[in-house]
Amino acid sequence: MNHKNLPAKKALPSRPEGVVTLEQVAEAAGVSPSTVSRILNGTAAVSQAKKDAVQAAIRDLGFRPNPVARGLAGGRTLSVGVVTQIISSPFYGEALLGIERELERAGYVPLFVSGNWHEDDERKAIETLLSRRVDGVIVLAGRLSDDELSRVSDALPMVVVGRQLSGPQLFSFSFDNREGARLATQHLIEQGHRRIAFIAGDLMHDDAVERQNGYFDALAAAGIPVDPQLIVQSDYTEAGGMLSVTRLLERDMHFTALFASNDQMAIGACLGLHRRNVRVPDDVSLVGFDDLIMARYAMPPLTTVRQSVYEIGVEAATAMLEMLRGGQPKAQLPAPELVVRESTRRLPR
Amino acid sequence: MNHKNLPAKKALPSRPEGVVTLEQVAEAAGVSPSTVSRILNGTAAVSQAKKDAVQAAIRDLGFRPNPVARGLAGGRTLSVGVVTQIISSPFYGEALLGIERELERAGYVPLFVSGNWHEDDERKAIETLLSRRVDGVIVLAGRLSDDELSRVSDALPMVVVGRQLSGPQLFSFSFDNREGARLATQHLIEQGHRRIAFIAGDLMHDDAVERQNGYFDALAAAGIPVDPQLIVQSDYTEAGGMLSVTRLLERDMHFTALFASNDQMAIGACLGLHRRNVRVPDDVSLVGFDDLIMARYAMPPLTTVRQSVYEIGVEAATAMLEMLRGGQPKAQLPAPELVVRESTRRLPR
DNA sequence: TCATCAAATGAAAGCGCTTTCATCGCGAGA
DNA sequence: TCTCGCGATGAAAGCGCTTTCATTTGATGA
Repeated sequence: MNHKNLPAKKALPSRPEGVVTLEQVAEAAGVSPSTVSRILNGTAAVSQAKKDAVQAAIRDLGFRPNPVARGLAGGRTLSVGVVTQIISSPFYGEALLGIERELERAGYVPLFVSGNWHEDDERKAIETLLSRRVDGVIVLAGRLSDDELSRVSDALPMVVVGRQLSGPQLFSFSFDNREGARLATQHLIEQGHRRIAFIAGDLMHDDAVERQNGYFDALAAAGIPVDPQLIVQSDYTEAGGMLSVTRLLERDMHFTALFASNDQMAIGACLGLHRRNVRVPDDVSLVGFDDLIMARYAMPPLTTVRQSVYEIGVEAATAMLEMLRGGQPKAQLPAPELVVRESTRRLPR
Repeated sequence: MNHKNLPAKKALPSRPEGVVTLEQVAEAAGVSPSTVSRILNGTAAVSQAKKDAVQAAIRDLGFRPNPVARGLAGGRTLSVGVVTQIISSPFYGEALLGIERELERAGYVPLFVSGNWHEDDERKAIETLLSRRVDGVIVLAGRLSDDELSRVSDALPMVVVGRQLSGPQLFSFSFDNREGARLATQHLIEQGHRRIAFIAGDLMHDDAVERQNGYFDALAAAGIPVDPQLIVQSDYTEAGGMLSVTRLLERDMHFTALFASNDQMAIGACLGLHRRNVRVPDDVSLVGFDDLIMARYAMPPLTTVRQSVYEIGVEAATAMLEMLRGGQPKAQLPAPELVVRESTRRLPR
């Protein structure tokens, strides 16, 4: 059956031979397709005898339901969309791993799309997911307005990490960024530091704002006035952290400690300091945030705030599965915890 | 358009209202669904007049074809499966980003699944992809036997990165790991080092073997005998690198340089050395491999072999798209290149 | 013993799209 | 002028599954 005017490539058969269909199972088990479907989905009572027969047939034939057909017929694709900023970042990577592992246990598959820190891309990403008919969407932070996200959740169950939102099909939870940042800053204060510089993240994002607030909280509690000259805003990347140090140093402001609001910026800052012959922790104590793997292997190993990003991924997936099941999700995130390593030290007097 | 009396949670309609179908487009344009489909896919000649009418209707109605239905009917899902070891690794992360970006340009979506460095998981991952009816599979290294991969490629176009395989629907390409490793080792030799330790990766994988071969090549070229006591095998992780250093040091073998066959192990090794009060590069010169972002921000910044992992991802995706298009893929990877930073120095005599 | 009803089951109608297959014109060659 | 052949088009049959809807079958109570 070759069409002479088709290019040399033959179309793949939609169902590669050897793949078993539900209908074949039904026939083998001597029941109707409907019954097989019911057993598969547990959507109705079926006599034990048929149940056994069908199970046996499924096993014998090695039947695996076709998710595509299921998606078309049932409106469920057993897939959930995940919107990240960049899939390659060590931070998101861990979260995605958690999501993937958890979803897999329930037979769901994640569809990862990157927003590239760009509102339009993010919107397009969600569009893609919708058109792919995912059963739900998990959004990791992101730039879209709360309103816009709410609107999407009219059509789909949705879990948003890192914001406070709610709605009938919308669940969100956040790590306690503020407390974490407070802890980090407090630690520096306890080590005798008073002039503590701060590298903020992109204040478009809630979590960045919260981390900054935590920094303010700790200063306030210790009666240390905020000095805007000690604060610089950046973008959560290593390069940004490095640049921030330069800017800080150029201001000619004296500081003995530096709190970078994520590990990647802290690492970048560390290199920046090194370039200027400022030693960590001898000249400047440095604290990060997130406790990524890289923090443990940084030189010197980085004092940071532990938030299990992997865990966050797992929680997000769990919540999504619960919503999909029609239940009421809840998330229990571990409290922030300071991990003291070797990038900070007591200020000698 | 608010339904005040909807129950709190109603099952999602398989086609959320407001979503336009091809049939509606056909009606609006006054043609048959077949014609619309033909225009969409360019599978047959259609008069310009109808073409215009349909295009207009598509635009007006905001029609977006449903990939699920397409998948069922046409056997194409516009998705390609990607098998990695762990999605969270900084190495794979970059590759995935490249793949994602490139596929997106062609309207394809990647489905990432992790093999967890485990043959069974990897097999299951591929199974999942097959059952999801992806149009093709990209395998990044992996543990499955060549044979097994070949067999999968009977059913699907396949791109394998990091092996030498071929077949009618199978394309593979590799970075020149051997040359890269040779370059790295040669650099150390040129700096006057003779006792060069080596941390190998898991020799189950071709690329790890090739890197080891490159190490041998350079030694041989310089007439330096291989000392098995200077070689330790590990697993490409930071923790593994750190452990390797311990093992090396316990052997009480003297060495002035260390070549870790990937950056992550190099970083781990660096910390391990630091713990034993061995300074890099003063006491030991250290070279990594891959040039991940982390290498640039390591302390000291790591001399390493540049291979653009992102680029590899792009190439893999490009090759896949080409196969999907029925063409003959080819991959042009940049040659390995040594990036000298600050973790190596000339051996003082 | 007979009507009643719930449980179990099958038939059949889609889901939204692709792809034969058949039809319809229409210009070209006889 | 008539037939042949081809390009353009629509009708209709799936793709593999889910889900009404209707039917059958026992069991139950009067």
